[in-house]
Amino acid sequence: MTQAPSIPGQADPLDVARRTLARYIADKGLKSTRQRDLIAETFLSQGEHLRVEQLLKLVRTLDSRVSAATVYRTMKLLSECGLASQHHFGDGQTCYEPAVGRHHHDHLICTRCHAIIEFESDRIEALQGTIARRHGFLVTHHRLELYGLCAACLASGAVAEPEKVKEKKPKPAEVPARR
Amino acid sequence: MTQAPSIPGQADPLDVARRTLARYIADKGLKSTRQRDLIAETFLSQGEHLRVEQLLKLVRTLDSRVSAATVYRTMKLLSECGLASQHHFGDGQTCYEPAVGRHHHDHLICTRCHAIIEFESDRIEALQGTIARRHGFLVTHHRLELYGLCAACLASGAVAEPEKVKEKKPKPAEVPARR
DNA sequence: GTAAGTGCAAACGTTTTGCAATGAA
DNA sequence: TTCATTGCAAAACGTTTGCACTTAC
Repeated sequence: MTQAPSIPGQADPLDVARRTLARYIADKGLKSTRQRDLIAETFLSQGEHLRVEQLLKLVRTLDSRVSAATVYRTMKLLSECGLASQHHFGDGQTCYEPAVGRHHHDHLICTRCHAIIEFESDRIEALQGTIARRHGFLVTHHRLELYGLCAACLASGAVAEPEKVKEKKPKPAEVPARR
Repeated sequence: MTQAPSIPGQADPLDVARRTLARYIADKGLKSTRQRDLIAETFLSQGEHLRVEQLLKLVRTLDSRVSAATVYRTMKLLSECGLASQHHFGDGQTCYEPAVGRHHHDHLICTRCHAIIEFESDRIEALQGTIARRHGFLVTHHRLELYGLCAACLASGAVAEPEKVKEKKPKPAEVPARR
């Protein structure tokens, strides 16, 4: 699947993340707990876009007693300390992705199989900067999402009919992108 | 507020919209009702990004018995016939904007006062096409949103602290209030 | 008269919250 | 011992739906 493009010449992102979290917890007078660690570890090592529901399922394979509330609370925490970034891809569910040791990137989202493909474009970012400047606007973050049909779905002759999103999708193999 | 950039050399967008709706209703064997007309008229003449809740409030100043369900149903209808486009700006609420006689455009969104500024960029659109092509992806629609602080909020010395979005904010310039 | 549309309330799916019990420091 | 954290269940949120009633055609 989509591999996190780690920034070269830096320490292992997972390790950086662990340390960042530990420091954040210490600084804020919070506590390190079994559930917190379990959720953070599961999320970070997954290295992918994950819906809360999926994350909860994963975590529960390791500890079936973890509650949804704790996952929500922990993901909020990870967002606050910059280890996770939150997305809403229009299916009404919150989706998180690890944010450490990663370049900023945007997304291509297949409305049929829900595949998420990442891309980066310095040129688009530059144009965004120009536009913001023109409006006297200070951009803190942005979101660029291209919706449509991925190569796999196009190949399998899919009509542009989007599915109702509920995660029972037979995901077609991802197509390697030309760069 | 943001003025709809109507396409020059065409009929009054509001009129076009009315006719489009009438035709759609006739074609589909639907019915023209008092509520439908009221909601459509209110929405279209408002000419702006409107949350369902705001729209409902507006409509209810004219007829207090209109239900939220009807507003939702009607906005779905307007979306289907291309008169409204739906947005989710990350505050968990659906927001519609009139789509007739308008160029495609993207948004700058102030995280402090929730002002929405529209912009167009052919160059960004072109780059998006290039990227999609590179991934063998067929784009049906896209979304580009730049979040941050608008000129007014910057001028009033706002810190980059985004509010919790719930709209009890003391807005510097213009204020679309909710609740 | 017949279907489509309405309002209402109840149901929905996701997320948040209050609270008593638990556990890390 | 203290106070953050947990699990649970209930609430909250925006939205959708079932249904009996109403209305446009």
